[in-house]
Amino acid sequence: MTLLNSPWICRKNTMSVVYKNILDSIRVSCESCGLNSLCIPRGLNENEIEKLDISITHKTILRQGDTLYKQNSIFTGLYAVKSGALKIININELGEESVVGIFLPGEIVGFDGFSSDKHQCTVSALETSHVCKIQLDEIQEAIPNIYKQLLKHASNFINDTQAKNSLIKTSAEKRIIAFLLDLSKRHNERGYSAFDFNLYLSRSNIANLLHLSPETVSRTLRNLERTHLIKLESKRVKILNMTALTEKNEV
Amino acid sequence: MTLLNSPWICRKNTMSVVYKNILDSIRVSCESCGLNSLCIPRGLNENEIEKLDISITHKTILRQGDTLYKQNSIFTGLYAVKSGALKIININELGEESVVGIFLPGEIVGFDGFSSDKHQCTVSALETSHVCKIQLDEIQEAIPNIYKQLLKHASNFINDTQAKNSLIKTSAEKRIIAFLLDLSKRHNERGYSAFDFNLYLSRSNIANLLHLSPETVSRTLRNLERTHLIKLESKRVKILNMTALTEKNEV
DNA sequence: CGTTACGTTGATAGGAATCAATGAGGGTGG
DNA sequence: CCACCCTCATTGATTCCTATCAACGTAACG
Repeated sequence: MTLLNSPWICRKNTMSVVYKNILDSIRVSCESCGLNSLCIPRGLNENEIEKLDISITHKTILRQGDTLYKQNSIFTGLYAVKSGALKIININELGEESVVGIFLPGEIVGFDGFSSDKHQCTVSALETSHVCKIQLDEIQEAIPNIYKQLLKHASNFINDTQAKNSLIKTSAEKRIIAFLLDLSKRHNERGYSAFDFNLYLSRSNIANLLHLSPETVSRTLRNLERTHLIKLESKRVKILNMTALTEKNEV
Repeated sequence: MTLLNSPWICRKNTMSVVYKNILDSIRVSCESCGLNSLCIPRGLNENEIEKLDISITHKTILRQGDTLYKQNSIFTGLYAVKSGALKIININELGEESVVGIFLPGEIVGFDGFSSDKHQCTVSALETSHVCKIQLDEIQEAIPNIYKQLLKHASNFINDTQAKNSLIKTSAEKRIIAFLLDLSKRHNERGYSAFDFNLYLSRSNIANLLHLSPETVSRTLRNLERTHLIKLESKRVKILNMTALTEKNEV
């Protein structure tokens, strides 16, 4: 309730700049990486982590709008997101764009190209992002365990996708609340605020992701703001009443 | 694949010893398995396949309604479907059942338990089904490559799921046509007829899977029958005009 | 032969898409 | 620095599709 009256100073677009500076200043080995528990190394021993470090190409920086890989391009390896945010889209035969999801730090990008050696989706940066390329060929020799780790990530991804799937049958409001809570949770897991974060996507993109119209997304977000559950300022959202939001999501 | 249409009499509940004996007589090694190209061995060499064979527990028969594993049960390994059909469902906090999908021969079941060591879904047989259990602990030593293979399966599964996801935004008719064409394609890939197959699921289950109401499913299927695109006979469907069906799906 | 679960069909209501118009923000060039 | 354009967001009015409600038919089964 105190949140309601607290002054909300919005510093736009500062996040990515901060990241960039931080990233430049610290050496980003896997061993010292802050995302250690979320990224691949989870489950590997010290020796393996050291080997992994060698097989990863660091310092790949993407600016907003930059493409990590394009649909139908040849699969060359997976990527671990170190900072920023990326979106994954799929373009069908009719040229229609479909937003599949968002990737945040600690998540693995590229599974869409693994089975057929050709990427099924396009991934691009929603803000300045830092990704680590995983050279699978090199790693496989050094760490046989790596595929088990990756399979865990894939498995986890499958579970998440299916959980989100079952949300689609609910109302527009529930889908939007679920989207907000999902972002909130994922931010929180990565050490950022669960109550104040970036939506990254435009209203149209959110609509696309949730299978709604942009107008409905706009109206629903506004309604949530009117009932003091959230506060909006462009793409930035502040959660004012997490309890009520969670309840609405569950009932 | 006679197993699919075998006239075995179904007796509910537990697996009978009789069936185990029958299976002993038709013991199928991975090497000689007709699903060879669809199942795990794809990409493994002869020596590896032999080793794989040892690490797989055969003889698991499920009859209609039997459960392969339950939600929240401990993950013990993956399963490869040898014959039959299974459905995977998820039950949420409110006890609502959500149909996640269908598994057909050659597909791998169990990824939902891999990341957290606890199954996130319940899998049960839609008809008499034969599954091979994959003992991961044993295999890992013999075949380091196995996780790469499994990751390919998982990756493939992710692609399929996302493709299906993007269908959800379309009309009821398109969703149902997509469902029919998906089953048709998968049947065809497994050597069965692309034009005459079993829906396996009840109208309610189809509705649930496609996020529709049972009434809408019924009506839409009837409309497709009225326009002579398909022919229905209980759960069995015949595709009369594949071209028109495919066109309707694409436009 | 009744019971039960499932499937079909019709009537109605409601929620989201669509259509339409305006408003806000961001970049560009004069 | 401001006018202009362009994209995105918002808001309202209307339409349309699907869910829901309701009733009846049908098949399986004890």
